[in-house]
Amino acid sequence: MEKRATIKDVAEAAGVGVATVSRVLSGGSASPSTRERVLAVAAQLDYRPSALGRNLRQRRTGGMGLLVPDLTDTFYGQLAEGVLACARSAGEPVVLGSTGDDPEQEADLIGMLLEQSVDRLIAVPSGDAETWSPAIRAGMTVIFADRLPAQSPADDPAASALTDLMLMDGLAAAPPSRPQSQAQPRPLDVPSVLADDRAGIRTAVRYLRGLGHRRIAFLGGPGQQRRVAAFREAVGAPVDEELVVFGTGSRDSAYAAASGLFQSRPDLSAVVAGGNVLGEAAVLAARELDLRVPKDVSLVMYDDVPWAELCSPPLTVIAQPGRDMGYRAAELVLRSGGRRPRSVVLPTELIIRGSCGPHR
Amino acid sequence: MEKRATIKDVAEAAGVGVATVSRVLSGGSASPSTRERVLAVAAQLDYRPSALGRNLRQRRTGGMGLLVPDLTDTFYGQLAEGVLACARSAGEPVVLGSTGDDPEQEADLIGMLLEQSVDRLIAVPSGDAETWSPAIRAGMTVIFADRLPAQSPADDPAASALTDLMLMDGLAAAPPSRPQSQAQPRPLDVPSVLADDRAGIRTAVRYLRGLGHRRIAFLGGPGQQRRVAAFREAVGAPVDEELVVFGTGSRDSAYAAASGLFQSRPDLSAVVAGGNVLGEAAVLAARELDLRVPKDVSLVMYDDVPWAELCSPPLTVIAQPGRDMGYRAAELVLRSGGRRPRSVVLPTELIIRGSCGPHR
DNA sequence: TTGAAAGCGCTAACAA
DNA sequence: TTGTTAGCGCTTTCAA
Repeated sequence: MEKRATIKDVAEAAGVGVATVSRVLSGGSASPSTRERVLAVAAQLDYRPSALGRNLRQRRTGGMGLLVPDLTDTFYGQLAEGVLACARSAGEPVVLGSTGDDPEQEADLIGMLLEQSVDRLIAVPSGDAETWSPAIRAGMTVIFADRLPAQSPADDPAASALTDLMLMDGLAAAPPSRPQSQAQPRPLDVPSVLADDRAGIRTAVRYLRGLGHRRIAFLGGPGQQRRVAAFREAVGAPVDEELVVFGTGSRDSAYAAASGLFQSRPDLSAVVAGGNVLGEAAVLAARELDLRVPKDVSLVMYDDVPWAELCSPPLTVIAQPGRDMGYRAAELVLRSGGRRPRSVVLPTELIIRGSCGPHR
Repeated sequence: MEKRATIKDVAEAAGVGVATVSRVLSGGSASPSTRERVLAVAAQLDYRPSALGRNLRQRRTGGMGLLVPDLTDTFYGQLAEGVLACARSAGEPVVLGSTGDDPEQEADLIGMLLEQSVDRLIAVPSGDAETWSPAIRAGMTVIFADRLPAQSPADDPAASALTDLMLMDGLAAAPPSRPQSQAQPRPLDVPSVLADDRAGIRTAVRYLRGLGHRRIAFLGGPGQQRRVAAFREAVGAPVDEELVVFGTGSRDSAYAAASGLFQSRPDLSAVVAGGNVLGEAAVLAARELDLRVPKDVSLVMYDDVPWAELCSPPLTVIAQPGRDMGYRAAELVLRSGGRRPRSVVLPTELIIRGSCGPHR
């Protein structure tokens, strides 16, 4: 274990001042001869600038934070791969945290990132505006991916419907022109990279409708307000509320929700699962109850994951570009020179395989 | 965006020196009254010590690095979740990198971690001893998870067989008592957290044997030397080398390998896939070639992933505790106060579902 | 038990 | 174009 060379060592060996070394290495101005000499000495000493000194001086850690709910969910794995790919090509470190869809853990992780002075963050948020305000107030550049923080539940239903629609389009919901109540925090003004959930869900519902399905259920998970809203919109009023159920994010709870749904409403003929973990649960629950797919029940799942093709029948899915999402988010957060990046909405695609059939 | 309080602010407000604040906050000695006052002021100012200052002073970044081949591989997702869970409970940051099973990218990421002065690292290695020597020389505490670096290919076959067996048991291969050649780097002396591949593979092969299978193939991926060696050992000499094939880690190459295997050797009756991506490929390739599982071909897959149950038939698997592996590795690397942690081998379990049948 | 002071390695302001 | 210098926020001697 040898000691690493410091900028001072290089400066001495090259017979220049430390500032010159710093300049040369960060592309500042220097005479060609000096530059060459410094570079040679640096290579010779195998000098690598320490991020520690730079970080302290600049009062910020380079790179970015990444917060996802669960890495065993393949979609978040894809998203993370996208972020990492972009960060790697920029040579930037990524500090990762997994929130388990728990706002408290999320808050803890945000605190940890603040302590590290990580000032750029990509997050699939679990908490609400209150959870996120410390990060915002500290001046972090935050980008939400895949979803937006839950609105305050105190929101009145009418306004909430409106907000949901705005959220569906990925517009960072600047408050609609109605009197602001003091009590509830205003929606966060944070850019995001989202899939076009509205179109994705609409396409799926129309497809099922076209197959003759009328009782279509939605199996949702945490943070899927936008997808549910899109679902409600797509099926149109009146919505059969019993057909809209939620799990909490764990596989067990997803299974329980799916199973409960099938048992309480044997008359449903199709279900849209809001994510791959939910789709997994739906397949399992259907099998357990001897419901055949697609004969007894048709299934469309959000997320195209490799195993969707392995199921029999292979699953019809709403594909969203998880990897691209991550990559784009990382690009935005890296290129943002303090300026607020703009939001991005990426397209979804209905991939028809074998899990949907005509209504019997 | 408000400015954060520094230790100096706290010291002034409490009417003490900065050293005292530092001591109190890191549990050093101080009179009860002083301690109380400092704590109160710190809370009052919402003071959070900056990791930046501490890191520079201590010439090391806290937390740990984590290098995995691919986060869309569910097993590595599980492993990462384990690491993150442990790190979170310790309040430590995790810097993540994905290597794509490419030694060059791995080397770049190691360089990045060195630059960040991250001195603790958990890695699923892709490169060999040469790739890893910079990290070791820099004094990083490294722990390998899931597998060990490839031995130098120059290793002579006999010695290599011996080494493989030692590796199989997770013994950090201290060089056997034979003359060291100067040319090849000696095996790394790095602790590891591994699954008991030898037992896992042996159990699977015996199970298949018991079902009457004689032509059993192994479908491997990068870094699976230990599993192949275990396979060779389990089937016993002479090994039909055509039945041992490899993909490079990408899904495409895994599929190509599986498909090639089935086509070139239609006489095989069972295959052991060395990982879930390979198992996925085997299922796909079998289906494409109209081979029915388990009627035409029996399949055992390494890794128990949620979708293994969704396949039809559900896949018989060799389960290894991915999450535990990550957790244990993180514990080891965190508790290692500079001392070299010892290695750990975790048990595997053959979970019999429906993808294996009697030899026709 | 406490405080003063010396840096950790780097960048940026300022002078030359 | 260059070098000198002053910190960034913290921990850790060393004295008091």
